Amino acid sequence: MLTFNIEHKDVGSKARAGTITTAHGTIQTPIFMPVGTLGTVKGVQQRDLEEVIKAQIILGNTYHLYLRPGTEILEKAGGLHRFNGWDKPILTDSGGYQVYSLSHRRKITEEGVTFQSHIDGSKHFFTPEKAIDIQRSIGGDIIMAFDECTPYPCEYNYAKKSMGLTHRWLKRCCEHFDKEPSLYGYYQTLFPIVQGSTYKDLRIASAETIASFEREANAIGGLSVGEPAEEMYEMTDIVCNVLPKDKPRYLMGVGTPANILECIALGIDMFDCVLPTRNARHGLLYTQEGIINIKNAKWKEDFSPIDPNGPCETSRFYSKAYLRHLMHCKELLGAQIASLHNLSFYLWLVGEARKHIAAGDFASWKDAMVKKVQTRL
RNA sequence: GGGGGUGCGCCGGAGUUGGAGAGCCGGGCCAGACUGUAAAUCUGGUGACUCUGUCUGAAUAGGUUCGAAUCCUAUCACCCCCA
Repeated sequence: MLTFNIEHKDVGSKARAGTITTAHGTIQTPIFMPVGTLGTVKGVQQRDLEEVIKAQIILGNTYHLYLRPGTEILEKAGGLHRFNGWDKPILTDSGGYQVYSLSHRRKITEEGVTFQSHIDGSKHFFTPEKAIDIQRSIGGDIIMAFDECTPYPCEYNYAKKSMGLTHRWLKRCCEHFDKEPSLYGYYQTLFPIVQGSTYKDLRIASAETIASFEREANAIGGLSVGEPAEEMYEMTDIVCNVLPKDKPRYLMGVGTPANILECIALGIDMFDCVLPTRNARHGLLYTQEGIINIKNAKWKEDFSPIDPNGPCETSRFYSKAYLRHLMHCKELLGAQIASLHNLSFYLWLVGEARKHIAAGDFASWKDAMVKKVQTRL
């Protein structure tokens, strides 16, 4: 089983710090989980994830891993942990996000979703049951229910209808999951997902329904899809007030450093986002001093370290001018250094948040930090 | 030394066979975007100015013409061939 142990509660906010124990080890919360869609956190090898970035859990994606390498290879390998050499916890998304991001090449029915592959155009039918089967094959410690992540903006009637579908799919996911055993002899757990777009009544109704399934943790989806940050915080707050306090809460796809800090204050324990890695590849770096676009001309002759006081040895070693040069030449090492840097920053940030929750001064630290991480250098 | 050819914007290419060019495609450069990854991607800008517009502009200087990037002359630069 999954255990969640809350060790500290903040004084001035709803933040909490604790541990989640899975089949592949214990995670300290609040935590940021690097995204590794295809079984790789882009540009970072597993050893660096562990030793430099100090990641505790990474993501994989059902849709992408099903298309390539496919479940047959994954099962022959003995699951994703064995396949990619990451022996710590893994969480897999169900393909629900692709219902949103690939909306122009999929068709939704009550039974499931037909995707037209972005690779070769072939058609693939995903049902809640199939999403569970694939995630059994991948073997993530935490697997997600198959849902529809709605777009923003989203009409009320569509949001309500979609939420109902996500709830019915959740029932099917749970029934199938509880019936079908793990393939590799270790425990997996299924997280349900709250939907309801940006409508308060729908979010409350969805959170109540999701909580009634009494799974070991709960996730919040359908946010950070283009809505204003204030709206995201409002929905997160409303949902956190309904979801049980003694179970982990996972806010899917969030977010910027500021988003993460604000949502920790609302009671979120787990986050994932592609921003630190994607932005790294595109030259946007999060540092102790603020945000920098390393490709900008102003860093051309700046030979000071990327992040002189940062947590990452690599970003203290290489200079801004050198990284800028690498990015301009599209050298692979540039993307690697930048990814290592941004992920180190994210993991450092949630680590600091944990410390300040334990110290009871999270709220005031958070307010100062939010200003800092939004500064543009 | 003789003959032939080619010259435009940061670079390369296309194109202009006397009739509307601050104009096309790449690249570079300068910015911006990116939130459960169709993303080492995408978008915009890249002569000047007093900037909803105006001016200058086809190697340089002249000339012919109603009109010249296009034709003529000279000069300069580069390329090719002959000696």
